[in-house]
Amino acid sequence: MLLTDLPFSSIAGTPDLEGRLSPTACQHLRTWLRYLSCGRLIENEIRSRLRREFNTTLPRYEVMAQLEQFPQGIKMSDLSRHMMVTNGNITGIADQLIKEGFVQRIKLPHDRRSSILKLTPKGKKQLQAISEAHNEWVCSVFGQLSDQHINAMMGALQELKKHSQDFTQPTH
Amino acid sequence: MLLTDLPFSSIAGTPDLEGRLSPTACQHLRTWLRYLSCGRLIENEIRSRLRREFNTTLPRYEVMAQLEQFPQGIKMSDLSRHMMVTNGNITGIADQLIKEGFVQRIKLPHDRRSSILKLTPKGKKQLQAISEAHNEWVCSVFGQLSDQHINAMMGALQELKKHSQDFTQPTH
DNA sequence: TATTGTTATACTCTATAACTATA
DNA sequence: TATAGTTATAGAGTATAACAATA
Repeated sequence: MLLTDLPFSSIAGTPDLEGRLSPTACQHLRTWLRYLSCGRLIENEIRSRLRREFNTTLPRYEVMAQLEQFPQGIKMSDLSRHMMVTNGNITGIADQLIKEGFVQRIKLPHDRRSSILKLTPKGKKQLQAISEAHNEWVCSVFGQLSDQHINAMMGALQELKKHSQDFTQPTH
Repeated sequence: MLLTDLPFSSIAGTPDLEGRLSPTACQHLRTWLRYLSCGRLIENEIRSRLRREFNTTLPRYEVMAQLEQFPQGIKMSDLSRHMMVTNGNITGIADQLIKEGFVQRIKLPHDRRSSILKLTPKGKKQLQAISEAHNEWVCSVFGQLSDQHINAMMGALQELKKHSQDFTQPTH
């Protein structure tokens, strides 16, 4: 985890940058650095609690949570597109979850290349336990923000999401 | 990268949760999921550009940016505390940066266990180039937010920072 | 005894690419 | 030819722990 104990500056050396950058640009940089810092702090704590309390990882939890949204099962390639991760990664994570008995892999009869992934009853139960804890953790942090702050953040994130998508898919 | 193409729901299966959670808790969860999603999108794009355009990584850049703030050099153990990373990691990252000629390791005469790390002139020059690009990247995203959104975000992050620190250092 | 830094080890996650079986 | 999935490989990034040198 990084950048957490510095007042404003961090990875890009804000003190120096304040001299070089326009105040507006500097403000943008500060915003990103603080964003990154808070996010890492929370995400790493969640990772560590998932490990400690449920012996699992964030990607494994994310896959299980995705599967919950497709009770009829989802094809591995669809899942990998959905989660923006390569096929091989899904295979690996699915293997672990199957070994633990949380997920089952079912061959499709009409397309013998494909298989779908599905939560097992055991997996559903486990996911429910994890989700419950996870949601409490998140609420224990975000629940301390005022409604104004939450709404402001949500609005800003909605904007940010659009622009971050442009950023990652540049038009060229 | 994950969770980016879903409207609201994502890792924790919001649609289901909306039935189970209080609207407030649900809003907190949504906020966090969107926060995570946007952050990952931007961070991964930055990582990929750092690799492509400067053949470096985010942690290596972060270490260099830290070193810029200590022109007189900083002890490795201080740096590892500062960056909240273990000693061994700093050794590894420093080794890479030294091999590339961006950083020098200087033994302290008065404490022969310790050494300090310092940017070389080549490292300073490289850091400047990277920072310049990095700042442009960040501004190209955050610069598209209105001043209101930036200010709102900054205010919310300031609050969030406090609470995320409580979250990671629970009082027990 | 405690601290500094290195080394060894292991694990998770990721991407790339070669491969197979099937379509 | 294209697609679905697996496997192999490599490389970040991280943590833990043993260790040597020094304080």
